[in-house]
Amino acid sequence: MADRIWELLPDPDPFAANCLSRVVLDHVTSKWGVLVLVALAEEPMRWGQLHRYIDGISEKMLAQTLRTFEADGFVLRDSKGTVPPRVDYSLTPLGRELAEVLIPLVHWVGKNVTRTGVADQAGSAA
Amino acid sequence: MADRIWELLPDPDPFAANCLSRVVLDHVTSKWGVLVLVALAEEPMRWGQLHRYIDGISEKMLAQTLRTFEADGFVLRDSKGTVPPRVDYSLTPLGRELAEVLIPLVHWVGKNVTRTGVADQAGSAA
DNA sequence: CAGTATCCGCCATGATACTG
DNA sequence: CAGTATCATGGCGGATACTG
Repeated sequence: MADRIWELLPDPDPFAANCLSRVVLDHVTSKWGVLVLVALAEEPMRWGQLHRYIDGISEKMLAQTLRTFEADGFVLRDSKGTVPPRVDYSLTPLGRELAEVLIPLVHWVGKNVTRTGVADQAGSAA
Repeated sequence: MADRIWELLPDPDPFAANCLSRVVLDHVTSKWGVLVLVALAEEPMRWGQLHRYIDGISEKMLAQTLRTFEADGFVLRDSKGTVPPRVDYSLTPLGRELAEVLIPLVHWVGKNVTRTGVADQAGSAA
């Protein structure tokens, strides 16, 4: 057993520059990437619902993030083609797998933020 | 049981703007954050070693990322105070907990990058 | 070796206005 | 409602030079 499983694979070593996995990692860790994926993991949502759910995201960034993830195969866009428009967003099976490893991250941060230096600074600043 | 555990907690809901957990999440998902934490989870490293290990990172960004994580309480900086200088970086117990949830993410991406749209585009572009 | 200091480009991000 | 188009900006990130 190698310590680093990616040493066994030529391509997907994220520590090597110009590796494709870096691109995916960049998408996921983009400013709103994690929140969008985790939000959709909780439940499929319409555009407006998602927009309200993720407080602070701009329309442009929501659209951009969703289109990136759609191209990546993580998000499914289902337009009903009605008037007024209704579009549902959900995770693909691939996206659900990804969200599966993202949820523990979000949970951990939420539960442990008070143990971090960020909390100290905010406390002393107040 | 609530679907969203953060609904039970007033502060650490990452879907609310100006939540502290957003700050931590931003640090972790900063351009080099995940790679630095996962690298140090594999083994403690000296500055130069880390610089070579994470291919493509600039000196500025390595320093900046390390200082951020040090302030957050994720990374321990151990300067030997010798000449020539020797500085060892390692994860704190808190940082190790965080890395614990990051490693599955990096592994998943590495293993499944070929199933994503990123791989398709790279394939058709070549 | 392990950084810091400085300069700078540029693109990610955001605000606004508009549309089918 | 669900976006797109356009414009503006600032700060993220990189390159380089320098230092103890």
